[in-house]
Amino acid sequence: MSAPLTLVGKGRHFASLGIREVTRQAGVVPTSFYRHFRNMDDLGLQLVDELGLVLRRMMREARENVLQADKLIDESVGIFISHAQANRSFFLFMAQGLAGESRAIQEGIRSEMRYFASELANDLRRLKLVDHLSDGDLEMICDLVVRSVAFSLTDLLGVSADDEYQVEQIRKRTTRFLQLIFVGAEHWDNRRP
Amino acid sequence: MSAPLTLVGKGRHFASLGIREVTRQAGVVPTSFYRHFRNMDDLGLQLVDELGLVLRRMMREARENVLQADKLIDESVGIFISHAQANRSFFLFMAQGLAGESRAIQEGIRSEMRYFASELANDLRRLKLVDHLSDGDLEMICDLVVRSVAFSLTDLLGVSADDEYQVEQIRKRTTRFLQLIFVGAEHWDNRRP
DNA sequence: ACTTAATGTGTACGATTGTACACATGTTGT
DNA sequence: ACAACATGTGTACAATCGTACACATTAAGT
Repeated sequence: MSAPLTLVGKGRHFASLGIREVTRQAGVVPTSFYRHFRNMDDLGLQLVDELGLVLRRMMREARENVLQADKLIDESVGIFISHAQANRSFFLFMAQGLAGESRAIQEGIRSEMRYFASELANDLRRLKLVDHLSDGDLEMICDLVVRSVAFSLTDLLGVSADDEYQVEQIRKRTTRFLQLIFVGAEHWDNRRP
Repeated sequence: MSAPLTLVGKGRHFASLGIREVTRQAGVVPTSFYRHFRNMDDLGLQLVDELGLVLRRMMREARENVLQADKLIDESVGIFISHAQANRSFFLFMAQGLAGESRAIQEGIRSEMRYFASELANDLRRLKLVDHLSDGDLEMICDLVVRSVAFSLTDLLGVSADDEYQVEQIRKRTTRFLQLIFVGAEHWDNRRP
């Protein structure tokens, strides 16, 4: 399963990978592929499942490290960036899959993102940071947060991991996005019809 | 050039298309491909250029139709959705290209988005809606707006164009995203260090 | 220890791929 | 009308593709 990720990490698009290519990278004969996966879509779906684990690990680390609320955004963005770099190929796969050609993979990734957003909503509730928001509004806001971060992901994956200047720019920009969203959230409810 | 778009519209990913496939769709013999494009990447780049035209048409229509500032968001989202549906394949190509395998295409699409964001910033300035914001902050905010809309695009392209209920949900959600961002923008500058 | 299941190998085949080359057809400018 | 050019065609070939099948090896359960 790491073979397709390696190839994706080298710049290939998952949709353009073939069975032979993957098995070659895995150092295995093509027909062995069918011992584990029915086809490339099936492989992709299993990768989505593993992606879920990666995201959960990231969430856990964020929860452990974010102690004071005032550093919440900075810390979270930092953790996100370091995980994105440590699992570069996984996140590349995720970014590709969002507009990929398999509807099932697309839906799988989208579902992981929804889960992530709902967990974020729980955490914010728990930290008593959003008492003035309805559940629906909070969910909407967390969705926007997750989307913004996911989009920053594509920025991040576009630059070399050791180009510290660019990474820092992306970190700052993402942080400002989230600050802006939370400023909006603070002043939100008086705006509802 | 419409052949690859047709294929993308049928659910294929641009990165997985081959020369023969494209020429077959175009009703032309494979070797004719080389009369127009050096390779698939070249084709993709030319599509990005045409995508620019589509986006500019959309901007123009938005500028003509948005008369009162209070309807700005609703109108713009509406225009965006109708254009996205009228040029479904083009926008699918755009969504795919953002995480595609050609760095050049990626950068091309990103550049179109930056241009779009900067035009939006100009318009907001012209409408005197953002006098309290610095240029840098305004640019950041417009960037976030464009990204959010672009992400909604992937939602929109995932549902059938005549599933009116789903489309309406996406329209409402996108509108709320933008409202939230603008609420944040209104209360922004006191937050700067 | 012996059976059973899981996984990898080797060979094979027809379909499809990218691309080279020579040739045909249509279009444009003079 | 005729040359120059743009575009499409036909043929060809080696490389690669997905996948079927029979067989070998390793791991697990009894």
